[in-house]
Amino acid sequence: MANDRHALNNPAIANFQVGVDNVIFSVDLHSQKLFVLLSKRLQQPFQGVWSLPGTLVRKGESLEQAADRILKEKIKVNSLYLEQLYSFDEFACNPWGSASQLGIRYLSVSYFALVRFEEAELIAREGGMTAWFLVKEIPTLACDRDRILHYGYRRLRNKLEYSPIAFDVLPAVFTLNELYQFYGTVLGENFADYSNFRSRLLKLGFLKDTGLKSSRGAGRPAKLYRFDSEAFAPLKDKPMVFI
Amino acid sequence: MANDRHALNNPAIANFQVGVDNVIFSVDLHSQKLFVLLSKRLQQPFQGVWSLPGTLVRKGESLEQAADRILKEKIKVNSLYLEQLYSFDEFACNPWGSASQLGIRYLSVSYFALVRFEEAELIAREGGMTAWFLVKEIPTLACDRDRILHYGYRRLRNKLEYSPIAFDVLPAVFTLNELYQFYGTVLGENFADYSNFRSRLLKLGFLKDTGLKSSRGAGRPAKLYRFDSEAFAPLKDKPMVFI
DNA sequence: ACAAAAGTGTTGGTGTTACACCCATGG
DNA sequence: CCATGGGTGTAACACCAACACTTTTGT
Repeated sequence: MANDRHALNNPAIANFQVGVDNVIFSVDLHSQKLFVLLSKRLQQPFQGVWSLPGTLVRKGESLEQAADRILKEKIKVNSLYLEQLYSFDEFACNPWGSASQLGIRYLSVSYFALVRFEEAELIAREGGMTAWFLVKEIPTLACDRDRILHYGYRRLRNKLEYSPIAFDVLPAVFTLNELYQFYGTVLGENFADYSNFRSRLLKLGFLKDTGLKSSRGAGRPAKLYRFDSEAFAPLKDKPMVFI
Repeated sequence: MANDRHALNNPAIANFQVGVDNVIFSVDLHSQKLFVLLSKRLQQPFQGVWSLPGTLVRKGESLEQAADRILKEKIKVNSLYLEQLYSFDEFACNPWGSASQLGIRYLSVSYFALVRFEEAELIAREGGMTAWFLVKEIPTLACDRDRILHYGYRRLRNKLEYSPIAFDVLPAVFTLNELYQFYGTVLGENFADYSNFRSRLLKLGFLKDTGLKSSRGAGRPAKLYRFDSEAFAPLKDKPMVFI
């Protein structure tokens, strides 16, 4: 084999196992809290320590498939947004066993997800060792995963400001107040005036009045809107701010 | 070994070689052209076809170190900006020999670089098979690398609009016209009026007049400015537009 | 003096902010 | 009829695009 120098037995070229780590966010509109999904490690190293849901990539499986698999192992959810975050080479810390003792390095490709909270059902398997944590109250994570989490949090806030990922996890119809709550929960309470938020969003033209109303006790019932992806399409890639 | 199931001989876990591919941009202020660095492949597959400068990651070497190594193999440059772009899992195409025949997958982590054109000196090694190409006139690249290049080009334009990477590759002192040319070359000629560009940049307050002047033949000599990173620091992370 | 290049000013329009106000409903 | 939440309007201000204009140099 002419190219053996590039193959496994070449001492110069590193061999890797590639892991996927998910930073999964969710917004609870009811309590107006932002959560991130953590799971407790079942094996050494860092057994019993909270960490990001992750896995090693299997044969025949793409990175995104691996991210999706680990997500579906932890929660049952249909509405979600998923994108790649960053790749970290982890010299110090391979969370998946003894491979490093065999000279195999570990690379963590992180993914960022946003899921619908009301619909997300935690899967109880593995002794319920998966739970939502308030983003403001994260414990110290195994294997320096805090760094990845913060990177994901920053991405979430940025994404929210210039792309329509909120509509991937909001219900099909929603009130402008719910949308406002959503943004406020992620970006902080004083990110914008409600009235200005309304006019800006409506002027963009991709929120359609469904004619339906939603009443919650006293007060004037709110119009229900839906996200019109066709009306949004031409705005794609355009710089746009929802702030 | 208790964790053998996670080790190399586990049939379920994929083994990878990780490659780094660089999208290296440079702006020639003189000709007002945007270039990208390509190198001709010296080995099979795709021998003789233009591609992005890349390498396999070696043992003991971080991803960024690998990106930096391959960059320094091709050009000699001091002033540059480098950041990770994206990770692509390449099922179909491993450009580094026969590893895939051994069941080893290939993952490409791409990096994005911007270098100072005037200073960048192509290294003639390997029969001069490295050259600057006009971004507008890219040949078809080996192994679907065009996708990576376009992704990098998009990133370049975005970065330029909201972060000060231009100052990493401009000379220490420069005229506002040179800065304007730089932006115009990357973003397209009609990205903004010169006069408005001036006032916006100067109002931001991180360009300091050095008191020096630069004259190029006829015409009023231009003030030379420098980028004041201390004055910029408080603006970091703040949304900011240079457009 | 004139052309060339740098730098300044003006003006109309648009977007943003911080409010005050009006509308629809339940109790 | 009033408390509650939804929805609209507006005055002050900041910002921006487009363009005309002035200043400083070389020849």
